[in-house]
Amino acid sequence: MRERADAARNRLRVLAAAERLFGERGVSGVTMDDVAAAAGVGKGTLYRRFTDKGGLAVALLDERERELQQLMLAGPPPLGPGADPVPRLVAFVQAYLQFLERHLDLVLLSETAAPGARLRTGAHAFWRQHCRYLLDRAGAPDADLRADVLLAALSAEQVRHWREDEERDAEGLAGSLAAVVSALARSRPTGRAGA
Amino acid sequence: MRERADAARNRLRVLAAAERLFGERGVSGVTMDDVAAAAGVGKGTLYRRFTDKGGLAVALLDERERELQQLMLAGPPPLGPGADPVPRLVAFVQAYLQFLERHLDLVLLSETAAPGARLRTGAHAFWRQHCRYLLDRAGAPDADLRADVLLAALSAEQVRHWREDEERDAEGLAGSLAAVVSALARSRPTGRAGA
DNA sequence: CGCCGATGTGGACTAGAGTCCGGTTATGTC
DNA sequence: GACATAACCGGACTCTAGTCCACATCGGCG
Repeated sequence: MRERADAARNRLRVLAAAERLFGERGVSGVTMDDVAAAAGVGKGTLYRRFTDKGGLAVALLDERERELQQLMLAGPPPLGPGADPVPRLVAFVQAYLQFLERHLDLVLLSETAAPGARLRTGAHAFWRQHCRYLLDRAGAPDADLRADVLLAALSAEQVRHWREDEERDAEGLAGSLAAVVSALARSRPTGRAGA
Repeated sequence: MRERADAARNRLRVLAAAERLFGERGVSGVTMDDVAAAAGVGKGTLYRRFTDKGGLAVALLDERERELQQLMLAGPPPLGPGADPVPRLVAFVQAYLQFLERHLDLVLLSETAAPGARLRTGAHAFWRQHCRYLLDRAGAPDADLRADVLLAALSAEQVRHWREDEERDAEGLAGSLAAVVSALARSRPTGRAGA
């Protein structure tokens, strides 16, 4: 027995209530009590399933993330297999930016609810693994560290800053980050950099 | 009248108490009430001076940051003026990593207390300005965005992850990030990236 | 079909961040 | 040196995240 029938029912009710409330009032205008009340369950039930508010966000994002992950693993190039590493990375960056565009509030919540949360989600491990692999295949040194650098630039908070505080347009941002990807993927300097 | 004498006295008492308590029990083991009580002031006084817990961290960090900033502006090369842009950037990265090494808890607090806090401190604006200037002088395209990318990689949370979760040694990290700096500073690809 | 242990449930409770406001004290003026 | 006023002070208060545990419910088993 993995999950009791009533537990499954409540889990779905919580998810549905959370999605509705977040949509209605925005992520920050909803308390955990609100979610519990709207779902018709107690707070204990809520916290039993979802570690904290961030965990709720992670659960809501889960399905959407899977779609993107599936495209990365088995979809058409350049996002999916078949393309060269750098174009695939660029495609990933663009796809991930679009993903953020649609779910920024939720991702922000999932990444900032607890300190260090961003680096601990399963989804993050997936993106990192993918970037590592492609950077390595592109011949970049320190592929794993550079994957982290790339993903740090794609953190919800950073992207929110670029898009909202600095009002950069989505395409310019994607283009600039594509150039960053190319720079990070290059295997070694061809000469002296700088002046 | 800029600051009443009693207010100044209390500000110093709060700072001294906070520094002592943070040192004794660690940043997360100290509540704002603790600080207020130890300083012999009420909570209202505390919050009047320092917006929130993060603001307290910012104030404590302030003096140390100024030292580093001074070295960057007027100290000996390669950190100070005189060296070429890329070596100066590399020196900044190393110096900033050492700064984090000593004050990680406080910086972490200052960056995570409020969402978006990291990008809003005065110190951050300074680092960003410096990196922008040097990247631009190195001929990098999108110098301002790339400065943000570099600083995102140097966020307290990311560096903490590398040093503590992944147990990377400080020198290896500095070396790898120096290579990243060089890659970001390069003006343009020398050929096709990838295959 | 009724018992029993495992699992789930709800809501009172704790804790800590941040707000508010009536009272207090410093500082400039005469 | 007394007054007016603006700044400051303190601690009670609110709000929300997250914990805890006595009780209810499920579902396998005899």
